Amino acid sequence: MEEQALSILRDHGLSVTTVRKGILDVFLKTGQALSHSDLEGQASGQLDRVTVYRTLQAFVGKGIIHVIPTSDNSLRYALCRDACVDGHHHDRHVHFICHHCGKATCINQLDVPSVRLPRGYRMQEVSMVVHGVCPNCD
Amino acid sequence: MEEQALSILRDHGLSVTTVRKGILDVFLKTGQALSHSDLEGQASGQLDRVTVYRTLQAFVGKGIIHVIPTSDNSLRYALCRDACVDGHHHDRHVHFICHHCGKATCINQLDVPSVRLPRGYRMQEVSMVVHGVCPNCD
DNA sequence: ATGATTCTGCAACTCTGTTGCAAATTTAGT
DNA sequence: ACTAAATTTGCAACAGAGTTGCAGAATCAT
Repeated sequence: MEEQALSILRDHGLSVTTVRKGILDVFLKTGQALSHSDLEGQASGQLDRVTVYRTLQAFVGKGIIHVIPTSDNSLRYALCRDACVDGHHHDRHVHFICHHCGKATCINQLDVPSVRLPRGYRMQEVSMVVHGVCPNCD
Repeated sequence: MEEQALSILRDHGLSVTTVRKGILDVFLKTGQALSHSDLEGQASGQLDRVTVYRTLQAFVGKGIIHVIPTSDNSLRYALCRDACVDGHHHDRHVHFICHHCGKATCINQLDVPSVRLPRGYRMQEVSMVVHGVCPNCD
């Protein structure tokens, strides 16, 4: 686990620090998509809000995590499955958010179906988010 | 235009006020998906922030407008195309957000493709948002 | 080990969104 | 058209989310 976090940081050209390893560990342990405030609470030892913001930004920029927009206006972040090159994310899977427990999950088995946009539109990223009730809460 | 706003309000059982007609007019005129701050600026005469929030909430609740989540953490709102019953939205179309001009558009011609979730997940709402460059900015 | 670079945490600030309340407006009944 | 009840508005005050600048601490490369 510790090792995994370390190599993720190295592989993406980020310097290895306690905070970054800590935050990555939370992602690795929970396997969930987490909000900013989730992280502030869960990571061992109190984290500075500002540092969390900047760390998440760095991770997104390097393609370590991706952003999941939700209709309740609270962004979630989740580990990228495969190698995401800097800036360009290949996370074309569906995301699920449970109305009951609030947990956000990557449905890795389910890719976002491709759509054909009307003439003139150029597509860069797609996101598909399903809201509903998850297996645990049903 | 004026008439249209008025009948929308009546049809959804909301009392008719200057503010509500004004906000609806902006939606009708622009035909775009607007953020909260778009509205604060655009509506004729200065609007109180709080009133705009409450008006949008009321409209969403009554099915007059729907919410579009974006990955830059700013919700957009857009008129519902058809009759949306209270609370239950039938806006299953794809949304597009331009990275260049920032405008959000409903692609009414394009329905969100249906997906089959893994066993145990119960689906309530789906949203599909495409980020890219729109015809005007290309 | 050391200097250069990067990261962290603090303070202070802005922006976003919410709540309570009194005055103004709208609605419905007569 | 008038009035009472209900709803809406705008203000003030607040809570939370997110940003910026900077000095000290940690990390990296040599």
